[in-house]
Amino acid sequence: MAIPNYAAGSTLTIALPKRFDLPRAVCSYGYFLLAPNNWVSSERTLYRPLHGSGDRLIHTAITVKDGAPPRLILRCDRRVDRGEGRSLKAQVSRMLRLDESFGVWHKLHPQARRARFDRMFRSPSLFEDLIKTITGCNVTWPNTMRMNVLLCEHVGGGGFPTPSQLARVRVDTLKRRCKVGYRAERIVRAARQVVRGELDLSTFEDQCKTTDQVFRKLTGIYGIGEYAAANLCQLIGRYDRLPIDSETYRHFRQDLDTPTPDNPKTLHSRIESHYARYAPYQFMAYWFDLWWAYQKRFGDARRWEAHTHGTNFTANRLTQEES
DNA sequence: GGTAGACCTGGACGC
DNA sequence: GCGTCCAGGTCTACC
Repeated sequence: MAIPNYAAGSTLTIALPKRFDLPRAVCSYGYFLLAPNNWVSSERTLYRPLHGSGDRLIHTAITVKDGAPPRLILRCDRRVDRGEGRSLKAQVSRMLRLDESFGVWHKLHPQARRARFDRMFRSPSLFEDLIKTITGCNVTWPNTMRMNVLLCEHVGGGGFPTPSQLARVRVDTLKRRCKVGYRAERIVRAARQVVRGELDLSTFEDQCKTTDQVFRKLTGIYGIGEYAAANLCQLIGRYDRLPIDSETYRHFRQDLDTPTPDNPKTLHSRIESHYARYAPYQFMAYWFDLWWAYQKRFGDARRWEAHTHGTNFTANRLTQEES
């Protein structure tokens, strides 16, 4: 692939909320380590191909230009028109949650306010978050990273595959080329439903619905169970559901030094009541604890990059590092 | 409604 | 080198 020439393309600027911190916003959730995201810590820049008009791929370099006020700079490797520019800005705003307000969260959790922990990284589209969530289930983190690299390489042409690109792939081909295993059926089925209009992902971002309604609807997607639906809830911006999984159990047992009962139901309700005081931001309080514990072990997240730190996040490493 | 078993893959571990 | 287990789960058949 040719090296993108950012000098040849358009430069877009985005106004930033107060106290915005790009490295903290990017390096706040594991998806920043997944392809096609490429965080270069020494440059404090996120490189990431996005989809423009007609799904053409536009390579972008996202950074902050200091000044009064500071602005987000989005350098593109090609010229973009006004409509395309709006679309790119919207995608970047979604990734960095620039439209969300966290005043209530900061009041609930002063330590998080001091640490500037608020805008957790996500994908430019809910579709990408959905597929990334499926690739994260029942698998080690390095394997999730590999699946995303292969999806971008073999299906997305370097970017993250669009619904139509994935809808065209045969399940067996996806399984063989991208090593996603049984997840291939789930990925292709979701993509085809989106393309056919049977699955309208924009309805999940409808703020009129309750989290319970959104959660139930998400579990109706083939391949999305309780954990994945709760994770998608936070990616949609609803933080009052906890995606409890084996990693939560480990964190609760080790990092919080909490004796855990054998019965999963008892454990679930114990974890939920532990974070209940942060409602409706239970997930953020949980993730703050977990992310803090990861950084204690592996150093400042702002210096993590996929090729250097990606393999740290296996249950085996996490368990060993603790002892 | 509760639960056991299957499902892809690859790393870790024991032998 | 090889076999087994299991990982940031989910689905389905069966009871």
